[in-house]
Amino acid sequence: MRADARKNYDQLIAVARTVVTADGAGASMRDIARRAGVGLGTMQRHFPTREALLEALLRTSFDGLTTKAGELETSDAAGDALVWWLRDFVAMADKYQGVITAMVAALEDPESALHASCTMMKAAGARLLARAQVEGTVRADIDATDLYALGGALAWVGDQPALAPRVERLFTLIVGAIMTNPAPGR
Amino acid sequence: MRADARKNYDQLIAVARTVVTADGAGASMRDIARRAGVGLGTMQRHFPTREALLEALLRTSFDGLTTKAGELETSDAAGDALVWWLRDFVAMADKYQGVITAMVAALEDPESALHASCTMMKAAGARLLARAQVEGTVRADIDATDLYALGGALAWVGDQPALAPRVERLFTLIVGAIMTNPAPGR
DNA sequence: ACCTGAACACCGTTCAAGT
DNA sequence: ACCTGAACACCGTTCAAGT
Repeated sequence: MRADARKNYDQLIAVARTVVTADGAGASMRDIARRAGVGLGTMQRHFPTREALLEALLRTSFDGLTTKAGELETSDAAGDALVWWLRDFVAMADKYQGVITAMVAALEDPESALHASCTMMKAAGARLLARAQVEGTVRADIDATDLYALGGALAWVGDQPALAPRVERLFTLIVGAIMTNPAPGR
Repeated sequence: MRADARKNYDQLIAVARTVVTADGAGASMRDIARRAGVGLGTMQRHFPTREALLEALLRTSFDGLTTKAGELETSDAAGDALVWWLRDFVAMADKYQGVITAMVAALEDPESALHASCTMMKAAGARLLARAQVEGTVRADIDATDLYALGGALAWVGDQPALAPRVERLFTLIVGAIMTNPAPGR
């Protein structure tokens, strides 16, 4: 990438992080370009779709969660590993309001810039889930899609200002529902 | 209301029901006016906000749920009553994609045209919840906001095409988590 | 190679003009 | 009373013109 292109890219990401934090995943692309002091076409070329921008904003988090899943897979307590990872997943999705809905839609759309990352997240969750089910700490009648749906539902709760304070409580409640032998007060 | 105004109103509602069913709560107001063969100003006066239109579309369902809550309050099995009502609440919110998010936001915004209905829904849920807790079939450490959040989370799942088939399963799972003595296979 | 910004087809809201 | 539609300030996308 040419030096000026690199500068524009970095500036767009920095501004987008601020604007998307404030306005959510539906933030105005035009506004981001304007605030970044960049032409509309430049924005469009660096990030052809809204999903491409969100992917860039979340890439570090995606990579972190993938790495973490790999580490947790070698840990002993499979049930705890799943719970820890799921909590991080929800926290990641709650970084930007409305991003969880885009992530779920991307699962079904191979053309989406978020598709690869979201499929990886689902696969990582599936591996941790399977291990916990073999261990016997998590119910056998749950699959990776159910897990994604539950994580997504909790992230949605976190997106609503009126409900966000309840996320941690409801996380505990729902985790308790998928464990066969929930530790009291987990 | 004058006869021509009434005709326009009814036509707008009929068209809106079709368009919002297809496009969700974010459907184009302009498009609805156009398809209804009505001027933009007419649309605006009958439904000054998007919430006003959604409220009109859902009024029958709101009234039905309020009535149902009243009836269920006099039934014997308080736990079952709560579960049945919550299932209907989720089904209602899933009639139009995205409406649950508008409903939750309206709880916090007294100016919203949805505020009164949503507050009534919450109050109805709160009464059924309290009865079930007195009966002892539902955990005591849950309040009406938690119930609304759980119902909303399930409605959000129902809004996502990729996850909608799981709503019934996850409803059962989550209901199990709030019951102190869940009947097997409820 | 990369950038800019005008042009286009949308959107919701407001309001002057009509019947 | 009620309706219409032009005007306005937005939006995302496309693309011709510049450096």
